[in-house]
Amino acid sequence: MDPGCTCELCELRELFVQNLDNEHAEIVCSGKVEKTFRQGEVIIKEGTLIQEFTYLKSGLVKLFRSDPSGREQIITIARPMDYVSLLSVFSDKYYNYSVSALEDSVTCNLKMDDIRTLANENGKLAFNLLKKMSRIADTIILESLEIRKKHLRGRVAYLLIYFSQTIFYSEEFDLPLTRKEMADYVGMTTENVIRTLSEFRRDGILKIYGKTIHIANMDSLKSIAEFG
Amino acid sequence: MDPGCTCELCELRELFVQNLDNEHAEIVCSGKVEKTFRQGEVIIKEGTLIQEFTYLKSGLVKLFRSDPSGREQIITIARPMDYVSLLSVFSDKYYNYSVSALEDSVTCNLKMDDIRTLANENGKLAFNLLKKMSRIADTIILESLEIRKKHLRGRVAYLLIYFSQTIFYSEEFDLPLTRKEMADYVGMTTENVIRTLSEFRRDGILKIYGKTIHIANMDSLKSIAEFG
DNA sequence: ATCATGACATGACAATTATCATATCGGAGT
DNA sequence: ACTCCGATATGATAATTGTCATGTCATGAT
Repeated sequence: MDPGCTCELCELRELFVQNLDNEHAEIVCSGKVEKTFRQGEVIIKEGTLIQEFTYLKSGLVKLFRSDPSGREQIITIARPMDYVSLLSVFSDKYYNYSVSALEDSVTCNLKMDDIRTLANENGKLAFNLLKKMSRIADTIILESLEIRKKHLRGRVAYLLIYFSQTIFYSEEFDLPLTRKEMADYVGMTTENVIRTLSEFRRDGILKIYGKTIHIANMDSLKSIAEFG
Repeated sequence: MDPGCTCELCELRELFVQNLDNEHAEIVCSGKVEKTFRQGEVIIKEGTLIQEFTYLKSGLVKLFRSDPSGREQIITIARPMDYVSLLSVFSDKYYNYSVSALEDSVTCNLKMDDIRTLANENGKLAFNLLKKMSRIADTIILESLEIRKKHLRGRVAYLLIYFSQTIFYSEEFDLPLTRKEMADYVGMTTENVIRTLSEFRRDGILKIYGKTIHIANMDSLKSIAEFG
């Protein structure tokens, strides 16, 4: 059942290995490569040929696009158990976006050709991929609509709540993004992100120690994210 | 090869029927229902149980979400050959969005359970669905980023070019959206959409006869969309 | 230790966009 | 034909957001 893959905690195992017979699992496992990235390193570069199916084992990454004028737009932040290879991989030849490590990260890379071949032969595998992709695309799109309809204060509040509740499970955490990256994520200016954080601090909603954020009044923050 | 499905020009045929043997194709075809909608009618309602896989045969529809305050956000516009059932269908129980007809439209509806079952058994079918979904999700996300980074004039220009080149293949066309819907699509105010259109008219870029738009200077419009 | 650099921070001001008020136009229904 | 109503249209004004200038702070390189 597990010829070569020794990654016990990896969701890939659940997804792929259990859906494959030994022979096919062996194909996937033998082509598997693990890669380690330090914070800030580029994992995937926009415009590059898609050859691998990349999965995040540990760490935290951002997906983003950069336009000619140099400005970055962050599409989403991915944790382990989210696919990194998502947009485009099954429909395009080249990546439409870049990925870089916000924290030290480890990826597991499978050969895209293997995945394509196997998915074509194995409905269960393909269907599982389909479900995953459906959920992820859904999340990104709805999140983007959610952010778009908020004002600046609401956007920053939304982001802080997201980190607190979805990423770090704590009301105190170290921001994995710079103020500029936060701005790139929610579509506003660096200065305005900073100003908004300062406001929240003045209002007693946050305590800020550099990159460390403590949410002192989660209820206020939530009501600002909701509408304010 | 084609037991019950007589829809010769339907892409569903290509996608489903050719990937299925007679027995399975019969399952899909026998459960098939065609529905007709008049302009303005609701095709899918947000929050509703997902039971059908809905495909647009002819017409034009909008996908949108409405927030509690009543404001609509348009996610995208779908033509025939695009899936209408896209977001959520393979990952959720209930629709996260609504769909309504911008023009008189015809949909082809298959039973979601059939699709699920078949996709699970048939890798080729599932993989085709995967590719389709990957492309569509990709398009929506990139389009949304594209719009977000533009100013009002750029957004309106973008939308007009989109209609001209992607939907109607003509420099003169009838807007399928009201000014308010255009605003909901690109995230701005109705008044500002109108104002911007008027500006374009004053600058000789457009001729406007109610809902009929004639793009008199496509080059200017493109450069405004690019940056302006 | 000093310097350079980039992130963080704040204020003043300019540009962009939304809101409100008001008016006209055109089509649906009687 | 008349009336009503929503869509279109425009201006004045307010609110929001971006830009520019400037300064501090922390950090790593020399």
